[in-house]
Amino acid sequence: MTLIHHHPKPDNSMNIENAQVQMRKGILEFCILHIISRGEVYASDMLEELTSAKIMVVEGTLYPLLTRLKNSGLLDYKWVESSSGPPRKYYVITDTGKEFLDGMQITWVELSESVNTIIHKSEALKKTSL
Amino acid sequence: MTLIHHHPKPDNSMNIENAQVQMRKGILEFCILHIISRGEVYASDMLEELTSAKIMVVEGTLYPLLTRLKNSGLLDYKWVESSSGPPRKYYVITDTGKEFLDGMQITWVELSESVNTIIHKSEALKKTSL
DNA sequence: GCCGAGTACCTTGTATCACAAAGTACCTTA
DNA sequence: TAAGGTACTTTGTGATACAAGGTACTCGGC
Repeated sequence: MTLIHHHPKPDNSMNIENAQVQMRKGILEFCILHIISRGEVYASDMLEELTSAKIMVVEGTLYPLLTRLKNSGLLDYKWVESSSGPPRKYYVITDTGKEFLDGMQITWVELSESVNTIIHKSEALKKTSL
Repeated sequence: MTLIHHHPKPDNSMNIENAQVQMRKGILEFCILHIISRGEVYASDMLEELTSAKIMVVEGTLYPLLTRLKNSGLLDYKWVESSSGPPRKYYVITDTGKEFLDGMQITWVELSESVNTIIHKSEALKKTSL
């Protein structure tokens, strides 16, 4: 038998909050595109809808994401004056964005089916072992 | 009306492959814990199961992930000699790992429900506008 | 006019992570 | 002892969520 040496732990601690953050990654992009695909909205509208769907997002996440999507040609926007504050950026989805969204939708459906395959296999085994 | 200046684009291009990678993030961790929760397995077993569930993973992703989970106390492993090659690390889930997995399962279910809420609202609107 | 409160958008720095690619180590067979 | 296969590891890169702090516009009270 080979002798194996254990390294001292470099302390990469792991918590459920971080796991949640990681799970959300990439999915936010998908949700944002979906919301904008329905019609013109500005950032606060999106935050409200995401919050009501229990997907937590903060400004520091949303604004850079919108900028990335715009710079990639998936979104466009126009400035609209507001009667109660500074002007707002109203976003719309582009044709490229629609195609991209369709691709992400397929990815999402396949991914959730794959995960459910894994989960259900575990549940089947639990039942077998009873 | 305020004058707004557009910055030159810093070219953060975006493609569907990368979007898929981002969507998978964090979910891999969940799937790995699920697979290991069923009983002792080593890395190649996991790769096989993930591949058959159409979740693509490569060694460079899996091994560091296993190390993180081990260092966080969610997994443990033992070396087992193989009759056809070098010894293998067989992983098992710890009690802490089981608790963590339960939390991730809740997170997954809530997340997929949230995403489906967003998607279905879009679909409902599409029908309305017909 | 000016100031505070509210709204909206932006930026910087940090930690985390998937992946590619290259490397190390072990075992069997010939 | 050399070749080929298996298994695990490491390094470097690019992407990204988030916290925290910042800029800019509007309105109402004084």
